[in-house]
Amino acid sequence: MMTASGSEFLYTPSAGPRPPPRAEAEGEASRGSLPHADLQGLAAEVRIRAYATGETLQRDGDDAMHVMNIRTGSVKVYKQLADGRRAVVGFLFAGDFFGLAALEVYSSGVEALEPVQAWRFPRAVFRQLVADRPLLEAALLRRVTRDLETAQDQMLLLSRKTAMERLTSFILQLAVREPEDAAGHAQAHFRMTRADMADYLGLTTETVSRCFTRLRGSGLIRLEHSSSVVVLHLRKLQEVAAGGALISPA
Amino acid sequence: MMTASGSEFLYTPSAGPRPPPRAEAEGEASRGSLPHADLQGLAAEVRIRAYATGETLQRDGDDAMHVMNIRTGSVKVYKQLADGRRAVVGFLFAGDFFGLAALEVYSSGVEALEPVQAWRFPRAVFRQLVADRPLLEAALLRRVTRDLETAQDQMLLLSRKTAMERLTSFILQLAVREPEDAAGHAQAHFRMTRADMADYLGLTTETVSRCFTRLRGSGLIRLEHSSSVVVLHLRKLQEVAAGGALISPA
DNA sequence: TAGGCTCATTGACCTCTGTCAATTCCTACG
DNA sequence: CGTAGGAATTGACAGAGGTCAATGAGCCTA
Repeated sequence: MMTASGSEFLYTPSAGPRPPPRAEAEGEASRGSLPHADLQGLAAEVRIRAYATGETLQRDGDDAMHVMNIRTGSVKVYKQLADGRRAVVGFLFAGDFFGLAALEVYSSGVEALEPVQAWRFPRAVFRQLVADRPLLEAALLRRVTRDLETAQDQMLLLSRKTAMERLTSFILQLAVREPEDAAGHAQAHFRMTRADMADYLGLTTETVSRCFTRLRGSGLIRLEHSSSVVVLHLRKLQEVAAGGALISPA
Repeated sequence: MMTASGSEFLYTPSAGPRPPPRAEAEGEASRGSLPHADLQGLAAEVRIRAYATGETLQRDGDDAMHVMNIRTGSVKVYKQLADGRRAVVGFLFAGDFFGLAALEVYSSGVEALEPVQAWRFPRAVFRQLVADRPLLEAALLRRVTRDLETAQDQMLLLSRKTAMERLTSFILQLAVREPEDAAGHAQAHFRMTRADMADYLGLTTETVSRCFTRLRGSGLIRLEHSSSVVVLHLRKLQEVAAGGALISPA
């Protein structure tokens, strides 16, 4: 079965804007449609593994031996061309799966953005577990379908949005995952570098940096550290992300 | 269930390069992992509908009432921003599904590129059909997973490839779906306009046109009509697509 | 506290691709 | 067969974002 080409994982970008824009107790609970009982069953079958920041969880080109599920932490999923040009195709968080390849070989790499704990299922075991659990299979189908939709949104972003629109869209994607700060402002914490953001948005680190500077200069955001922003003007930022507002170049 | 955001369909870009690069009897047979018996069961439950070239099969923003399966012909799936900027997120062919939304509303439009015949399942009916057929559900999961992988390849293309690399990648995507010509050359027939190609590749019609001209000038392809190319130098074209070769600007 | 990193920011310049504007080419239709 | 209108091609020009390079800001270790 499974022929060739393409990348490999089942579980992808969860950074997509989700409508209940408030943080829940646990990432998984909010985003997961996986029946809890089924997850328990799965947990009994696997060992948990820990990875340090920067460590590789899956290497592009390796045999697709395992399906993994992130318990804590976050990772980036990336693809690259022979000459090193790179694209981050998604960031994954607690509850997300990856490694469910359509092929025999992974076609993307996965790397920890921070300390990560993950379940690791041998491929055949995972397949059997899913086959035995109709509810789990249906839930997986829904999640992959949603991931596909998220990927299509990203294709629109990469095809047609300006640098400013891309960055503001990204900030908003992250902000909906997090609780407001004490002052009631949306906020986002970046676990990845400017280079990773650039690779996710189809830009360069310099352009990402310049866009941050312009957003700050316009008073739409405040940069706490380089890895943390507070959204000061949510409505305006949403307009920018949608292509309905410009930010002065100065 | 199903919260919000994202686009909507289960069945997507089948234009992705597949390794057995030869055409089979029927598109569906080659690409489909849907058990034939199950498809028969489905067919009994639906009516077939015909659409003319340019006709809309699914409108962005409409209630997600149906899941559809293409029997003959081809369609484009697209998304757009408020100001009209547009991205084609995939082209679909015989055997492909679309309309399986994660949400209550379609977030992309689908339009016929040529006369199309399609099955139309009411959403609830399709859900039940799938729930009753484990093999079908598993097959759907595989297909959506593969579509997600294809989407990720496209994200790399849109993020990091040059205009020449994008167009050559696209030509090769189509060529693997079609049989060689009498002389043993790979070939591709375009059912879509230059504008649709541009929207799929994140370019403009002018840039697409200029790239065609350069490829022709370099002797890598021959343009029969504007809607049909013969690949004269497959290996070289593959190098260009992978980013490993340049084409003289002249 | 002082290096020595890596990462982020800023500046100057350039280029690829987009924009605007003609033609030219097809195809359908009368 | 001629013509109308969309589609494709080509040209001239401009600009958003990339490239190259320097500087600055954190952060870890000694």
